[in-house]
Amino acid sequence: MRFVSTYDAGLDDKRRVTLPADFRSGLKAEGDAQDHVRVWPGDGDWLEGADDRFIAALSQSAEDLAQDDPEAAEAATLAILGGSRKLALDGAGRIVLPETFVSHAGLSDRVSFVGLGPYFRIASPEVAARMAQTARDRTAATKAKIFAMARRKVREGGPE
Amino acid sequence: MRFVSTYDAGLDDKRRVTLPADFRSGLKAEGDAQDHVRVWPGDGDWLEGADDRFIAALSQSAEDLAQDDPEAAEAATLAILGGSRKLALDGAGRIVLPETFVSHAGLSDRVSFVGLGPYFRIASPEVAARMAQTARDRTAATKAKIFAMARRKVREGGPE
DNA sequence: CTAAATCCCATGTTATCCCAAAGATGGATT
DNA sequence: AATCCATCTTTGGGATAACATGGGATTTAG
Repeated sequence: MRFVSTYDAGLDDKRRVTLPADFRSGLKAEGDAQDHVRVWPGDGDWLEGADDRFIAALSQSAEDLAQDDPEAAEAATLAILGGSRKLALDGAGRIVLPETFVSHAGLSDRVSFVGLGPYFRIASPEVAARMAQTARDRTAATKAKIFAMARRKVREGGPE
Repeated sequence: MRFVSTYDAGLDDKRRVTLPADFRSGLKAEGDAQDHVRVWPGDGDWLEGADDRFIAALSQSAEDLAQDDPEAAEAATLAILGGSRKLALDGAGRIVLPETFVSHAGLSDRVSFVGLGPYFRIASPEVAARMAQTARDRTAATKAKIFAMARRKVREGGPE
């Protein structure tokens, strides 16, 4: 699992942010190019990011979907691939966020990185906290069920 | 079963706690990576922890449950992965708790590990005692039933 | 020529690793 | 049954490395 947990980092007046070390080693772990990440604007006031591999998987999934719904697939492809940018990591593991991204996500001097497995989100700490709360609320009802299922899975010799 | 019973341990000013030896061998027993654990904040003033396998089972269960609802699946992933952290064990079997975790659980110089089978809880001794009491109160009736079932299972040659 | 982006190095802080000693545990011996 | 011994566990501290962050210097584009 590549990107896990939430980390905070500073955003300086050059719009530089350090990618959490844990995320950087997540890139390296896949044998992929580790000198850059792909970042694109999310559906709300946040950004999303991933490595090349996930982008490739995304565009492939879009093609799969295109057989059923060509127009929607094209729009999605445009939004993801067209809107994404390749951001290089400097020697200290930082990326520079384009100004349009900063304003899209409403970022100021601090940002949160939220790991979601194969990709991650970048948001202001406030938005990140709000997302986490919303997610918790939404999952609360099914949480006991999820735990019960996981127990069973593990007992039966689950994943891996 | 991996994590059973309750253990106390000290939390030093570097925020290090020794994982109970019993829990460590629980990790090892599953052939899983035993050099780290996953820890996340609980719904109350405690933390929860498990190995990679259980986390994977959790996020997989969440996705299974929300197959027809991608947004719910994403929310569940965020709730599970977004808050959890991979904590490495040092040579002496200790982990370092992030400051946010310590304050979430209201920990000071001593903590209790409470085994719950495939995962466990970390809380202050006071909170742990309170949890135990609450659990006893709530399950007094159910407990007798569980004991009866367990007696039957053992008689018929149950687990181990 | 100006402004912005990129690269490079310096620093304080934090985390990680390593070693050593104190304590607990279980078994064997007397 | 009591004592001793060996081993494992926990705890503490210090050295080392890694990380996040800031500020300049150089290059590139408009």
